[in-house]
Amino acid sequence: MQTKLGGLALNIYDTLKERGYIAQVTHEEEIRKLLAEEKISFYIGFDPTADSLHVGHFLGMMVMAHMQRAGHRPICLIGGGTATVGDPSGRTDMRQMLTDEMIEHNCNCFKKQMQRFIDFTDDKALMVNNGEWLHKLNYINLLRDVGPHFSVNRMLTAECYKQRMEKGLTFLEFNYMIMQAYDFMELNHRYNCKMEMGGDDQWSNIIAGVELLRRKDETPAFGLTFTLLTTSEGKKMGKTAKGALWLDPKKTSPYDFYQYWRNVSDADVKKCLALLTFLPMEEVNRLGSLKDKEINDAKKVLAFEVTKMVHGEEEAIKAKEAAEALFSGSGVLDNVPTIKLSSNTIGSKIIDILVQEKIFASKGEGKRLIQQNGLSINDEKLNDIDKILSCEDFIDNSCMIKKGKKKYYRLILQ
RNA sequence: GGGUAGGUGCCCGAGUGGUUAAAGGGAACAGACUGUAAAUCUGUCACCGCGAGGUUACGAUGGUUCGAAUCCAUCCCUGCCCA
Repeated sequence: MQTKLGGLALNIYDTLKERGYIAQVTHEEEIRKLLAEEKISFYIGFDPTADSLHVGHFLGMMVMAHMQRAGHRPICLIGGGTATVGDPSGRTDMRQMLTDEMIEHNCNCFKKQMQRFIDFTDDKALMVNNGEWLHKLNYINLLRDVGPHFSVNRMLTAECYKQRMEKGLTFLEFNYMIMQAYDFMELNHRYNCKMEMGGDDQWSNIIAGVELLRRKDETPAFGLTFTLLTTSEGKKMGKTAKGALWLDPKKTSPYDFYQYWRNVSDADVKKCLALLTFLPMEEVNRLGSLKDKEINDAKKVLAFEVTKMVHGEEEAIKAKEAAEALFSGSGVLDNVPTIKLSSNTIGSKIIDILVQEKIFASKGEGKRLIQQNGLSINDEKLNDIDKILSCEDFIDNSCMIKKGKKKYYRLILQ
């Protein structure tokens, strides 16, 4: 897709750049030219370390989606082979090693989620597992083939290893870069893949592959990294109290997902809109420049758009309605996070019920929260720790619990 | 393999026989203020108990002691130096 702007056709490279995706590139002008003149295959690697993708992956998928729309072919490389090794980039501890069964299970989960964003029909995008070739590698052959093209001295100066020099780096992890470079070479041979993309933390690994292809095969190869999704404070985005912000609705509900984006800081709204939605840049700029209260509108758009992409329009509308009902006090409460209680819980202490329903991690935490005025029932602050849940707390069979400032739960009797 | 420094709560990090559930910082959570923002201020921050108090915890396992994160032994792991 050539985005029109002021009548001029924008190169996809410029689009990516304009939206703020690009962090580093190996050969800027050549890449720009290549992407304009040729439909290429490119790849992004995904490590199947969990059974769901999270927002970090989502950014990569946005890049792939943009590229695919522009006619290029994404290859999702699942690191089934590399996952058994562990990537040292930016890590302080070694990644746990996974069994083959776990990896396969995770791969299947990934593909299901990716299909929402990437069109895999007619080989318009590929998904391959590097276990296919890495498992078969022969040590001697590998050494002879690629060994001469890597300088250990150089590898050690790579940023990703520098940090590891202090904490310790095992040979196993050290090889990650070589395997990743090998992947690029393999994909180049198999699918004429010309470019590797990845998060900016992958820069070292990516240039390793680019250089390997250029040295060994004298094939032009390119690398590009995209901005890491960080907050204006430099922290990784997509972290919640419960851990990562997952794309799997079973792990992170669409409502919680929506709320996450509804609550990003002012400073991050524009960046998120540009990176995580397909809204035209004029709109992104307009929304991003709203000030004070107004920027809440931009956050609503962001939350809705991202939720829509990940969970579908229906779920996005439900999440939006639930949020409006809770925070603006209008509309139906049907889609608010709901907890069903059996009627024999009437007569138990509220605190015990909430601990049982995992709303409080422990009784101590619940008690503290109540003592600090952090719990409301039907909009009334609860200050009695021993309060017993009674029928009178239910209005139309529903009892609203508010934990802290903005976490709501609706109790329903069954 | 030899020498040496270490392994403390979500993270960093103090602590070297009792007054230590363990200083300090960060993160997180709650309250006030707000715009479902940020910043700021206040409070909380192992688990159970209303409380007194109890239970578990300082790499692992044993031991010394009235009493151990702190001492001893063995083991595991990591950094650095030497081979």
